[in-house]
Amino acid sequence: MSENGAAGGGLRERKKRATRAALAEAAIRLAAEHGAEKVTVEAISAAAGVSVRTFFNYFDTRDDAFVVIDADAGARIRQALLDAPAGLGPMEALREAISAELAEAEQQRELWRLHTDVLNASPHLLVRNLGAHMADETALAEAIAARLRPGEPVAAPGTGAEERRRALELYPRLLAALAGTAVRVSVEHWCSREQETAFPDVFREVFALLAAGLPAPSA
Amino acid sequence: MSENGAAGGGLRERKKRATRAALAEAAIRLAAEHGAEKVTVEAISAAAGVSVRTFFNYFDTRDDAFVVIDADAGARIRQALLDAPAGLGPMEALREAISAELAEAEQQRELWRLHTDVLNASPHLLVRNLGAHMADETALAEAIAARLRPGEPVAAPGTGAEERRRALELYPRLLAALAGTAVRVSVEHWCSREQETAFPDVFREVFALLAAGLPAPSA
DNA sequence: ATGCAAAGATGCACGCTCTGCAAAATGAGA
DNA sequence: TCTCATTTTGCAGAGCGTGCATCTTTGCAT
Repeated sequence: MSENGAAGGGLRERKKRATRAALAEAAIRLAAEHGAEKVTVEAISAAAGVSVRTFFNYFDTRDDAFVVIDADAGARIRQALLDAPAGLGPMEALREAISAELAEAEQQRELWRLHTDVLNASPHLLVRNLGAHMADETALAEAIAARLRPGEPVAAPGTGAEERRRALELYPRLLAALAGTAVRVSVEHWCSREQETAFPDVFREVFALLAAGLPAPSA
Repeated sequence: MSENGAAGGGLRERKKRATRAALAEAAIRLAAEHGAEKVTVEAISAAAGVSVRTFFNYFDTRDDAFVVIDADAGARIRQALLDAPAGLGPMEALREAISAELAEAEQQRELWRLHTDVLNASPHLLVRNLGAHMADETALAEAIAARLRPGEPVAAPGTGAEERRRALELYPRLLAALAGTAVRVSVEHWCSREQETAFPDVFREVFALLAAGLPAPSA
């Protein structure tokens, strides 16, 4: 399985990702134009240039195509986090990983805006989107924990063993939640205005503001 | 529309309620036996002795048949609350209204147990059930507010006008929430055990315990 | 380059959900 | 009883989702 997500890989993987992206984009554009309920699987498939049957090879449900723009983004971030230089603290590594990912999204600004419109138009889809984010957050917390485990002590030396253990359990979830919040707020802010600021920069600012309230684990 | 729910009415209304109840009961029994996902609308309709088309006259969606046993219960409680003798305080009136309703449910004990099994087996349906309860609670809060408005001051005389206004706004929601919680806890308790205690009595006890923590509005 | 094996895409058939429409059945009331 | 309104029902049809067989593409070793 190799926890896919990176840009590389064989032609096969690249084509698969392209097809998935084409389907998701077609679904969102059509939904933004006609309303999600009015968009048939046939229309989406046609717009993406594949057969209806193929659509269901990528999505279990019609609605799934509306829920997330890029289902692999979370996996890519986790991978980047694990691949980051060992010298970087978990917070910095995470910030960079997400920044890089959002830089990709930068080029699809319009699509992101349409997506939020689609979600806001149907609470039904908004709920599913929220669920997807929560799942991503959980997976991210595990990745953070994995990165943290080998070296770098989490609590300052001299702390009680019990406190230290609890911090070790809690910190990944907390950091993942912080990151999730930062992304959400950034997306909202970035989508709502007709602004020139680059997406990753918006994120870095929000992240820094949030992180200022969260003490670093080792200090 | 007349806010239906009462037992009376013409033959027509009675038949409609019977059909609806038959469909809901059939749906739940079949779901408890074979799993909700495996139960077709055709099977439910056949078990209830009506056509498939008629099923969709009563429920917008197949899943709707699994969500609540009696969709009119909330309306009946609200009606009973409004019809209660004027001397009764809102809390007593509400307790009596719900007790009476649960006495009806007493005779369907087995069905209620099956229903909780069905809901617990599919989180999907559990969520919809929760939503239905929340909607009922909101409607109930409005009924409470309506009963409260004409006479009976809510806050003790001598209280500031501002505090009084806020209490008037808050109290109905609080009481409705309390009632909802009492019902939920009672159902859980009543369903989980093989006990002899009458359902309304369980409820009255739970209600009393919860209410002990909620000061009466006028005292 | 060539051929083989794995993986993906496609077409087809099928069952199920849900809707609109028109006809038949049934309760309400004069 | 006779009429009117409501309800039930069957039918046709669009759409969703799945299983299966087939065909094409990709990856890889020779």
